[in-house]
Amino acid sequence: MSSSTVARAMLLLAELGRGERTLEQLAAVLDAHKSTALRLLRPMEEARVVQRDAAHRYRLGPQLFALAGQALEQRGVRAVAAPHLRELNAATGQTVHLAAYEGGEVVYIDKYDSRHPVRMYSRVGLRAALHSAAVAKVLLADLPPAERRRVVAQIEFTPFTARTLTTPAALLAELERVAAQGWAQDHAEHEPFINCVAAPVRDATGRVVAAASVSVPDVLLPYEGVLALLPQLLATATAISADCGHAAAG
Amino acid sequence: MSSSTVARAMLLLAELGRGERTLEQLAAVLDAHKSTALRLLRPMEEARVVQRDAAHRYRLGPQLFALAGQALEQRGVRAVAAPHLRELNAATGQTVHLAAYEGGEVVYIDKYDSRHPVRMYSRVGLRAALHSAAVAKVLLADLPPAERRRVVAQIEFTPFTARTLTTPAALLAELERVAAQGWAQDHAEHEPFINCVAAPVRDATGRVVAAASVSVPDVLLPYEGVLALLPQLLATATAISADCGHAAAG
DNA sequence: CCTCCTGTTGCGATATTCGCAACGGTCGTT
DNA sequence: AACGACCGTTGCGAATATCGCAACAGGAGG
Repeated sequence: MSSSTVARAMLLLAELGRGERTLEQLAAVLDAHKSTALRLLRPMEEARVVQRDAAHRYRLGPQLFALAGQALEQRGVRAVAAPHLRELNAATGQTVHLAAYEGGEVVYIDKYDSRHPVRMYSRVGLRAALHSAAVAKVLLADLPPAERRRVVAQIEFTPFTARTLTTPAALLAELERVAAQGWAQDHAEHEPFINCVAAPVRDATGRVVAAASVSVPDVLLPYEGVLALLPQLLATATAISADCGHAAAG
Repeated sequence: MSSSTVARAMLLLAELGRGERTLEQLAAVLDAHKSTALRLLRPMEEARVVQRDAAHRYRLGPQLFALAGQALEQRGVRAVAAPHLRELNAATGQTVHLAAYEGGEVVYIDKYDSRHPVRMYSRVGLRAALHSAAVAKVLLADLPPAERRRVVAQIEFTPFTARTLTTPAALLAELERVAAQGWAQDHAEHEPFINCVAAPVRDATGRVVAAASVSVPDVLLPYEGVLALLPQLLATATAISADCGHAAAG
């Protein structure tokens, strides 16, 4: 019993995320008449969530920037972490991510690109793979056991590479290890030639509220070199935690 | 004859932009029953455009990050300009903006914050004031005369400061000046103690596709000092234009 | 243990939406 | 310059999804 009209509108937004579209193309996506698509788009255009150029082609509008900005500001950790992550990015020159666990998924909420011209397929707002991403391991490792098992049970263990963990048991064991050692790695488990390390950010209650990570392609720095970045990463995560009110471990 | 359902959904998004809300609060915004708000929110939650925490409080969701990211990528200029703006930001240490004219309004499509801890009220996705922002002057100055007059005629000349231009005639004269000299300034016309300079970015056809600006609070650097940044700004804008395929002026 | 509060569901009345078909504007072609 | 094709836009009944209501469920707090 939910509004199918709004659902269709969301479909249109997703489609426009793939590029500019004409009214007819959008109508085709809905499998509906052009006039239907037009009537759905009009309020979104008025809200500046979508926009149309002179040639009547639709695209995503500037209100999305504003909403996304507000959404990010509502994620308190992000603002606190920003200067530290920027510094880590500057010091290592590598790609730095910040991710959070929200409603059963792990979402990237900030990203600082590598200085080197390497493409990494990640984007703020995308979900991380729960069984391979280092940030996901860090965040899952802190969940209460019951929820952890529940989440792990629902994962599809897509084998991205030869090293990807492919069973719930293997992942649960890995999470134990991560919880014990206080950091996680992704040793070419998601993409063949990319290694990551991640560390937890804790708030005043001690709960892990986010995970920071460094991701490095093999060609830039081999696996052992990435592990050598751990001290810097842990220092960064500790500093962020401190700014979040987390008392240093005692 | 447009969908009022979608319009209501947009209202909810705007409200959530102001902070987390409970279902009842959102229903109050619509002046509708709780169940109505619930049915509107459900598809948006499924699309991850909104999200709810354990306490059933709604907030903006991560899909907005993804959509905004895609929307920005669709703005070609932004990617091209990014490295140059980053460099200008590093060189001057001041706040750098990139704005574009889209459908009758001037929208910030990128921002690089000042190194100094000064708050500037601007955000990617927000509209610039057409009669005071330096970027707006640059962009309006390049419009065909007819559209320029039409847009100027619709401006509400809110007098933000004592120096704000308050008549269409004054703005049109200013735009002539801007077009002639190839750059624009905002000499405390929007906020009392902030000065800006802006320069046009042109594509291969010579049209102005964006405007880059530097904004500086008086306490950091007085007016004359901001004007002294002009050569760097113009060089940056020229470099971006070149990357956009604009042949250097001959 | 009970109560209160917030969110959730089922169900008719009704207002909104949908598809259709005709209109109008723009662009490219002959 | 006139024509034709194409795309977006509008008005109108039929149909359908939406709305408000009221009762239910499930925690949180006393």
